[in-house]
Order: sequence, then C-alpha cells, then structure tokens
Amino acid sequence: MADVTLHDVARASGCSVSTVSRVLAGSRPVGAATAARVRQAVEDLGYRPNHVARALRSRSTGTIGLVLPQITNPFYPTLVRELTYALHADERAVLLADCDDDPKAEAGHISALLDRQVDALVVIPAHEQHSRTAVAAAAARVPLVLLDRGCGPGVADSVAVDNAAGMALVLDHLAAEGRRRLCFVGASGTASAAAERRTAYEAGAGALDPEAPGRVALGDFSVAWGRAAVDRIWTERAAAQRPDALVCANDLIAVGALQRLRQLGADVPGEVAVTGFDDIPLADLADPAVTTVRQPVAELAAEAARLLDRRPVSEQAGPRRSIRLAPRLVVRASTGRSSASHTPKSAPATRPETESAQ
Amino acid sequence: MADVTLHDVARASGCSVSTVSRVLAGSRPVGAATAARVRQAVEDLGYRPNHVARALRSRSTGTIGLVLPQITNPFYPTLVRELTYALHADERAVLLADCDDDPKAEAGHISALLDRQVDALVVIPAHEQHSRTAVAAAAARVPLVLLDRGCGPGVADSVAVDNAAGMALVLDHLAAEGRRRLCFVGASGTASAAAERRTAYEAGAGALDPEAPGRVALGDFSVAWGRAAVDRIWTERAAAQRPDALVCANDLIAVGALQRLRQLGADVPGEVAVTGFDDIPLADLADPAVTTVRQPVAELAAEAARLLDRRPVSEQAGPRRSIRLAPRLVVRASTGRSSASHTPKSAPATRPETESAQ
DNA sequence: TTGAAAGCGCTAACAG
DNA sequence: CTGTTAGCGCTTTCAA
Repeated sequence: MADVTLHDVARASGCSVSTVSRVLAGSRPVGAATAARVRQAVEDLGYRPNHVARALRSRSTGTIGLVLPQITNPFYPTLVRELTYALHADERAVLLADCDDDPKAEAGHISALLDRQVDALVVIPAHEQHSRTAVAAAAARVPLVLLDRGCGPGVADSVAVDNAAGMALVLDHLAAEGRRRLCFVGASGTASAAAERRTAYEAGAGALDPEAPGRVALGDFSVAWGRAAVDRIWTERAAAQRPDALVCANDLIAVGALQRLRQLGADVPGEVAVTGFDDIPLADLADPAVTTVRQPVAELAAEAARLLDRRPVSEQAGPRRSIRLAPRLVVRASTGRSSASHTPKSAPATRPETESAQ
Repeated sequence: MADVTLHDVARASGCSVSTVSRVLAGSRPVGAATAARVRQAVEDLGYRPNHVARALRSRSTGTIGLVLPQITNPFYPTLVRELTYALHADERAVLLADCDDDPKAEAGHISALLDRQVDALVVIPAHEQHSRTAVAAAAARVPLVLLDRGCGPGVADSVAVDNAAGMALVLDHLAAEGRRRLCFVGASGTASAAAERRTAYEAGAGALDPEAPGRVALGDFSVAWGRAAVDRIWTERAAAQRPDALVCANDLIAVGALQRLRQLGADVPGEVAVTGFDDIPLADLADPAVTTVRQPVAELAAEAARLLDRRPVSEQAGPRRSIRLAPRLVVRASTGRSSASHTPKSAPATRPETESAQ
C-alpha cells in the first residue's frame, strides 16, 4: 500500500528511477511523454515519496525546529499558529519543543533538534543571557531566527515587534484623551520587551508631565503583579495623588490591574485609564476591554519564515539581521473618556518599519 | 564538527561500524574493553548519531505527529505542553500541525505527516464526522490516538476526560450549596464534550428539581454565547423565575455569562452561581473566579503517550481502546454562598477511572 | 564477541 | 533527454 517505492514507479512507467525522481522534483527537463507516463504510474500505484530517504540523500529534511519557553504563555499560541501556517505553506514541517522557561532544557532541545537534522531553528529564547551559548552554537550550524525575544546583540537573526513604536502609540493616545498623570506598571529584567517598553515610556511620558517618567513600578509580566501594583499605587496615595492612567507593560498586568481597581471601586476608564500590550485574547475579554498594542503576529511569523531561507550556502556570511515590525493600537473601553471603543487613530502598519543590520 | 560518522568512530576506536552501532544501541553484548574504547572515541570526536539515517534503516523515526484543530483554543496549550513533555521524556520528537478547524486541512496534514514517516499520530479531531475518513485511514497505517475529542465509535484508540463524572461533580456541589433552580448553558452539536456534558446534566439535574433537566440553552463553546445566553435567560424572566445556578458546558461560556451577569447587576454568587468546565487559565482570572471541573491534563497526555506504544507489531490487532479519566472539581468564588474559595469536597482522582474496550 | 556486506529509498554525478 | 552508478549514515543479517 504505502510501500510503493521509486523503483516500482520506474518499472511501471518503463523508465529509470532517476527519471522518475526528476519528474517528481522537477530538477531537470524530462520528455513530455515520459513525464506523463511517470505521473500516471505515480497516480495508479499511489506512490508517496519517502521523506526520510530523501532527507538522507539530499541533506535536507524540510523540517524546522521551534523552541519556545512556555506554550501556555497566552501570547504564543497565536504566534505558533501563524508560524506553522507560514512554514506548512512552504511544505516544511515543524518540530515543537517547550522548554518550560528553563535554559538548560532549552539547550537540550536545541541539540536534540540539531541531531534530528532540522534545516533551521526558530527560537523564542527562555532567557536573555542564559540562552545565549546554546543559541549561538546552534546558529553556527543552521540558520536560526530569534523570535519575539532577543538574546544579546549579534547572536543570531531576530524578528520582533517594535516595542518603542508601540509604546509611543499608547502615549499619543492617552495624551489625545487628555490623560496627564501617567504611571507605568512594568517588568524588571533585561528581556527586550521589558526593557524597551520601559525605556520608551520614560522617553515619551515626559512630554505630558515632567513627573511621569519617574512614576514607574516594576514587577513581572503577570496578572498577580498587576493586582499587587494597584495595591501599591492606588491604596497608598491620596485621591489627588493618584494617576489618571496606568500604562502596563503587557496585557496580563493590565488585566490584573483592572481587576483590583474594580475591586477597590475605582472607575475605569472614568477615573483612571488602563492600557496593555500584545493584544492577547484575554485583553478583549476583560471588563472593560483593554486598550492595547496589537503585535503583528502573522507578519512576525512570515518574516521569521523568510529569514530562514535567506541564508543561502554560506551560512555564516553576512551581518546578523534584526527586523522590527510596527504594531498598531487597538482602542477599547479601558481608555477613552467617552463610551465604547472606536477605531484607532494611528494607521495600521503591517510591513517592516525598520530593517537594520547591526 | 558535526560531520563525524559511525565510520570515524569505528576507525578511531579500532573496530567495525557494526560494533560501534551495537555499543550505542545496546542491541547486543559487546566486550567491555571494546565498548569502553568506543565510548571514549564517541566522546573525543563529539559524535552525534544521525537520526535520519537511523530512521531510514530502522524504519522508525522516533517522531510523533500531533494534529489539532486550533492551538488558540485556550484548553490546548496545556495539553500540548504535557503531551510534548511525555513524549520528549521518551526521546520522541513531536511534529505539530494546526488545521484551523478545517477537516480538509486536517486530512492534508495527516497525510503529510504519514509521508514523513511518523511512528504514530495523536489527533484531536476537528469534527466528529468529517474527520472520520482521514483518521480511520491513518489509523490503519500507524498507531493513532484520538485525544480530547472523539470521532465516532471504533475508529481509533481514544483518551478523554469523563465528562459525565465531571458534570456529576458539579451537580453534587451545587446541591450541597443549596442550589435548586439549575439551568444548563451548553453547546449544540454532536461533539463528545457537548453531547456528554449535556446528557449528564439532564440525567443528574432531575434529582434537584424536576424542572431542571428541561432548562437547557444550547449555543457553542464561546464567550459570546455565554453572554447571549444570559441575555435570554436573565432578561426574559421575572426575578422569581430566574435560575439560581448556571451550569455552563465549558469555561468560556461561563466567563461570558459572568460578564453579562455583572453588567446586568446580578450578584454572583449570591443571586446566582456559575460553573464552568475544563479549568482553563481564564477560569481563575475571571471575577469572581469560576468554579469548574479540572481536566487531568497531564494524565490525559501520559495515557495518550502510553497508548502509542502498546500497538506492538500487529498494528491492526485488538479492539479499540477508549480511556476515560476522572476529572476533579475546583471550587472557586463563583459558587459558594459564603465567601472565597475552599477546597474541593470531592477527592481528586487522577488515575483512570474506567478503561473499557469497545 | 566481532566483522563484512547488504541494503533502507532516494538524489546526484557522470556518462551516454 | 535518459540510464547507470554511487553512495547519504546507519542497522542488521550472516558468517566467522
């Protein structure tokens, strides 16, 4: 049934195995009549090429390894979906490995994937520093793209959202809505998302209020921290001292903040606006729905897929490429003095905004 | 570097390739001294076996295909994580394919995975009926386990939660909390989760209130339907006619219901309790947090992994196995007349409750 | 206990 | 344009 080989097809169509191979691969011109006979035989016998044999001989498995820190991080399922779509469209299969936020496990998975002869790797590194060695070693062997998170400069090609641009969208929007007493609820740590978003806030918020860049609370990227931050920010200040907008470094923080604010009886968005970042599904489900920055997930995935190709023969050649895609603002009920959500005033930008080699 | 082959190791350790192969595979006894030399050479040269060549020769890739309907369904990331853990622990790699709820795409992915010579398949079928042919065809070629959802009787081995047991836990809990006017908010369709949960509700609710089994609203497994259901159930009835508990067929519905209830000013859980099913992360984030039925995700994954092995040589042999695992109740604030969450009164059951061949 | 040899199914030179 | 011939790197008979 499925044990039909190239030889069987060759015999059935009265030509040699190489000819059949050529017809199937289109690697070289083949006579029209022969090609037709071959195709007929393929059809008749129900021939299916054996990818393992093909991989052994051609030194290409058509398989990409995807290593991520935690598939349960609510931002990743969408990214994984888009990435698999992009790769499958290109006839490439995806080997998945979840390393549970552990750089050791991550290193193990990376080397297991290399042993399995993946053509390339997409890695969302678990840790800015501790992932570096394994990633660098792998990047020396196969094309490797860092997705969503960085891993130090020059380690590998990378694709991520333009965090600074996203934060600027938020600040513009809040300014337009008349918010002035901003406060940033972010995450400590050196991971690119944490650092870049915070820096962008500090750089941009001063235009609204000289005090704003100093109002920064740092925890981690969790709902729990969002709640805790509100306890600190809201409870410990007199009403007049409270911010009129909480700029959260991601949606989870925003959702936690929102929850606690409601429990404390604060009026969102009347009294205080709340913004997030990422646009995970939860952002739209919160009550009120969270104004946030939507990452161009499909485009990030597509760019990653594209980068995997563009390391032709000389894998080591060329500078590392670092691609940043512009996000777009999604305005929902958690900001806006008025009523429900309205359309974003910033035009969506789905194509690369900056593409720089470093 | 990575181009070290068995031959190199053989040469370096002064023996034949077959001996080296035996040492590495442990397939046959090898002299202690020789074995030591071989291992040393492996170490020195940094030899890494080529899985592709191994697969071609041994007709086993050590790779499992995982096909699912939508990785963005919030219940699946955890399942995927546990399944990959279980399989990786066993040195098996996982090829992932998301079919976007489309049985056509699903069939395509299944056959692509078979072409890639996966050793076995884990399929979460996209559709009870339309997935059948492709699944049955694949099951005839490799070991195949249906996970979470069924696909008609006798098609393949399957592993899923015991929906009836889960619903019974909910009903018991609500009864103990003194709820009597129950209403079920479920999903239409024949998918096992939808049908079994509804049937179990209808079978069990009568003990509390003869009217309860008749109070059933059917939509789909979404937040939107949860909201819409409350609009129907709550708005269209006089206060005295309203249910004192909404039994939702999954957590998404429960979250939607909760949202709308709050918007309508209803008191949850004082006036009405709300329960979910699955225990997705969102259930704990909702406000109030949702009492729900936790699926034994790790155990489901482990059982699936186990079933993949147990089809020894004669793949066709033996009856289809259908494994159902007992879930456990997680009590949170959305039920309970009193205050916060307390520990479940039903004992957790993580081992197979029923294992039946059909 | 070990080695030699024969392939797994396919692609890629190399000749015609 | 097509066929012949080598292998890809490994496992597994079959002999010794």
